[in-house]
Amino acid sequence: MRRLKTARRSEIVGAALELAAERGLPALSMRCVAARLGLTPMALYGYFRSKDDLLDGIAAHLLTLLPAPASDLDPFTRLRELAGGARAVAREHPAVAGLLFTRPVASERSLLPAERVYRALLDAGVPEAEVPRLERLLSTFVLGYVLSEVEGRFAASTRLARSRRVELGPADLPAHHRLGPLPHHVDCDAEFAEDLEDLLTIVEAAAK
Amino acid sequence: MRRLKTARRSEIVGAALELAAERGLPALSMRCVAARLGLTPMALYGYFRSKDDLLDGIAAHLLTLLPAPASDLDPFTRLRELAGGARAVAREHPAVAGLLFTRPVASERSLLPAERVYRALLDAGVPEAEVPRLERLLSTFVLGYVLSEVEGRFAASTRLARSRRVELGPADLPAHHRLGPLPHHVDCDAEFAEDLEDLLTIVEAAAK
DNA sequence: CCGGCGGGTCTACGGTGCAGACTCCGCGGG
DNA sequence: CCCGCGGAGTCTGCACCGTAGACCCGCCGG
Repeated sequence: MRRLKTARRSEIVGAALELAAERGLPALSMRCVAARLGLTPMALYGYFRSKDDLLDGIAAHLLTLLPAPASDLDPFTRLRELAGGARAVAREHPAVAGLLFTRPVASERSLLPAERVYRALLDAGVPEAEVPRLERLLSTFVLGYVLSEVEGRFAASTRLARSRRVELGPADLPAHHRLGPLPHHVDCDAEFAEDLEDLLTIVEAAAK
Repeated sequence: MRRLKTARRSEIVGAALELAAERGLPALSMRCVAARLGLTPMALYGYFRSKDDLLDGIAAHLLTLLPAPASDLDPFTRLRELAGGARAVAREHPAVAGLLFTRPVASERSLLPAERVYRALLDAGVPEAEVPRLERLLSTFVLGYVLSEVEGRFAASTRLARSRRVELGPADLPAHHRLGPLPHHVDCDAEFAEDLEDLLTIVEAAAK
């Protein structure tokens, strides 16, 4: 089988998304995806060359869920919408969000989200030479932020900082001590918006 | 075995780092780590509760490799050093860099890197209320950037953008087309430095 | 002497991704 | 009408995985 079938690809990706949401990405296996569809594991190999290929397919699917802001909007509004949309997608599919980092874009369609950011930056007046770098800066931050959020990186460090420290005392962590107890939960909504505004000042400065 | 042994923990982590570097993180197994040390797989379970526990140990080890800039340096210099150090660590251990995102800090020692950033921000004059947010902003960007770099996210998208596009023409990607062909390789050294300077303007602004 | 304990071992179970060879069915052309 | 063929799906089997549970041995304090 050189050429892959396409008919049921999206159906398979959908089943994989469900399973990952229910039992976690590590528990996702070809066997259980197949079982959910009433197929044998080997049937999937007509649609995807390997498990890795299926994971790529999931990542590509996530990219198609990103919003495409109307092009008559203010470019900064569009950037905010793109960032918020990316965050929303990751929060809807937390189990597979990590794939966006680890499975570098495979299909040409994956260029579309970057294209939208390019357009917004150009429309904002950013010089052409700076556009690709700022796109990478913004997408990297957004990706990193939402991944930290869904993987619990922020939550883990605040929990740790609040816990009774046995190994390290205030003398070892003077700044932590001086800042006092952190709030239980970081308000990710507000913080994301604030961070984004700060980053948009960079864009503004580049646009002069 | 309730309490874990500690004597050979770092030796085991070292072997795991070697294996991951040679054959990739997905190929890392308890069996092959044990084999490298001339042990049976089950011997490792005296030192780590599970494979996940071992991966946490690897992530924690990476954190210990981060630099601790001399505290009499200019706070911005310290931030640059911390960021560059993190990038250096990730580039030295590309196969396991992803663990920094997916294995949220486990031990108290993991607070030390954040502590250094806190101190630099405070010394720079950032108000206390803003320090934790800016620390998260900076660390998230740095982590995201180096992960994108070592996982090939940047390289993949530029390669894709340069390739003969069959599915999408210039009409679908006007901004890509207008920006013309990208360079073959992003100069990550220069770009990282530039991005960092841009982010430090945010810190500067917060310090007023 | 002896009991525990830290080090390491062996066996076994249920799971994994996937190669290779196979069966079945619908359909278009001679 | 039959034939062949290609797509869809199946079956078997292999090599490997994480790890539970039982075990063995040498040292060391009482």
